[in-house]
Amino acid sequence: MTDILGNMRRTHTCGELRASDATKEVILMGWVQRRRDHGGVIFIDLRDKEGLTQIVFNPEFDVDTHEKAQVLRSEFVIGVKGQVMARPDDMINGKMDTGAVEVFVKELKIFSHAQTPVFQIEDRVEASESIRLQHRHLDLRRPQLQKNIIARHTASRAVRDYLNDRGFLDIETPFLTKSTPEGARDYLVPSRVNQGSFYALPQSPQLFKQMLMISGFERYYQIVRCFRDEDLRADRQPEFTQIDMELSFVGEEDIMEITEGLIKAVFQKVRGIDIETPFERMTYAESMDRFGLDRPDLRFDLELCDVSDLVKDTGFKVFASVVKKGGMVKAINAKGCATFTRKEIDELTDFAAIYQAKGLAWIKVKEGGEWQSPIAKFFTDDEKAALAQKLDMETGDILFFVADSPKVTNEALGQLRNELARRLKLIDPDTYRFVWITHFPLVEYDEQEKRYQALHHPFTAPLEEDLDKLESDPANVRSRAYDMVLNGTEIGGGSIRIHSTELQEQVLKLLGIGEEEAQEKFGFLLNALASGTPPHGGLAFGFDRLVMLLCQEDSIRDVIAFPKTQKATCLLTEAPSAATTAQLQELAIKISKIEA
RNA sequence: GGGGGCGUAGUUCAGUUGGUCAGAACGCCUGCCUGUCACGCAGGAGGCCGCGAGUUCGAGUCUCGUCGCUCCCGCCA
Repeated sequence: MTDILGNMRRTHTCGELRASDATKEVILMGWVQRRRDHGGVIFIDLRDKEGLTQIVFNPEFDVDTHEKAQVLRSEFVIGVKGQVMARPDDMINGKMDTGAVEVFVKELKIFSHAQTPVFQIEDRVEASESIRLQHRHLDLRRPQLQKNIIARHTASRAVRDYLNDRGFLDIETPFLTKSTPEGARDYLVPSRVNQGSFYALPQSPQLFKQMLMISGFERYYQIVRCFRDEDLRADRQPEFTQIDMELSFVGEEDIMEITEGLIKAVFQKVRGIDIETPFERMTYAESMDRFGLDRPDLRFDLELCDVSDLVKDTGFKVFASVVKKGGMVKAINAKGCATFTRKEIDELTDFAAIYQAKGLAWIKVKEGGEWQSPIAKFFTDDEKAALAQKLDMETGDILFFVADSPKVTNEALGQLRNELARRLKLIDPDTYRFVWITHFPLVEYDEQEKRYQALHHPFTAPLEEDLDKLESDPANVRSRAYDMVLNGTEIGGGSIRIHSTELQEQVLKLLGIGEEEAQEKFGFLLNALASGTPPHGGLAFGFDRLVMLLCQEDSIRDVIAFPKTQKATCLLTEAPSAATTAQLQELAIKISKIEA
């Protein structure tokens, strides 16, 4: 049997040779990064996933090999045997890890020729997303993406090591399963042997992991693919990966402690960064009040201030009427930013409008505390003094106000807070600020459907001291749900679950899910609950998002080997694609064109 | 479902009020070159200006439609 490798086997990677390796005979294998042909001597940068090494073809060293190297071009795959040479001091390349050496080649094997790549395999070459995804195999050769995919593996391994060491069991749950109640749109899979019936791909293994607790496994985890048929974003793919966990006989603090340790281990292993634990805790109510969002970025201040009380009777009707209708007026003081131009203020107004804010009122504080503002004339001196005190208004400040429903005011001003921080460069990209957000509302009233909806999911336990409000005042029942937030991004969330059948039935009733519907959709869980259920709870991390933050990338596509486009297609495989008539017949499915 | 950005050479882009506007850089090919490392020098090839209509004497440029990539709102933990 002949074999192109022959007896050639790699002795070193392209990233590891140093001056101390000089005179060694080595065998390297990899891709031709770049060829510099000087006529007499040819330099090649050889690349593998570990790095680059300069190899030299010199006719004085080996005339036949030099001749053979003439044909080498970008992305050819070769193996070379040669001698490591220390470079003279004036030829050391300080920009390369291996820059102190080079390998003089005496034997060359060309494993593969390669077409000229459509884009160069370098981090600094920015090809369009479309080109990158069509040629993902080339894109993935770029050092940055290799680093990301390796970091993803390192993170995954750190998670498994940590959880395995703590008695967690990795248990697989079905992909072909049943539609989960509430939540996102399902991906459906038609059944051939049960024509007309469909499986749903799991949005999360929620029900199964609770079943596993009921079965007595006590500690479960899975790094598991989940599916949601919703529109995509930079941080949302239709299939994505969760670190899914569930524990029995625990409360919130136990889960927080163990997952803080998990995140600490991941940051240690992937980035060598020591994260301080325990993390800060903040209630949902406090987060909304101070930051307007349930995922506050704590790397900077710029806190929101509720001035509804001070302006409820003011002559500025926009403010007064909003407060009278149950809305709120909040403000941000951008200290020292009275230098903002009209154009900048207009841009910020447009920014707030994205989040439904109908306007963005502003006040610049001039020398002597004088207000420059389109709304200054509506306020009495007393009102001005009260606002100035409450908002700590000093010369050189600019204040931004949003007046609307609590939902819009908080969202718009909370987002504006983040935008101001970006513009003012208040964010240190190397800082990691974690916070737990706790006591989320159990339910939220859905104006469109005229009913309460679970904020987290229907199996989340209400806070014990709020149980009496379950019927009388459901909107103010707090839950035992918690989110882990990192730098303004939710990276994980979970809750203590309901483990009593009675309470579960009560909550389902509140959500308007009738007994029949409940039985049909997840009767199996309700039955199981009645069979002896331990107190339990859990949490799921968005693994892609976590790795994205670890890699300091802006899109999860850059930490997923084969991501989908915004239209949920795969440019590499051209999925999804039409099914054959025969396939459709087997499934008893007819395609009807849906009119727009 | 809605709003914004982009689409011109293999790649990234420039292209003014519609009239030398078919351009640059990198890449590629050929030749020269024994110390480069984003090598250098000389020469060369390479274009359905996403696609389709329309306006016009004339469209890369204006209008409409359509397709694709992307950011965001809605939606979605």
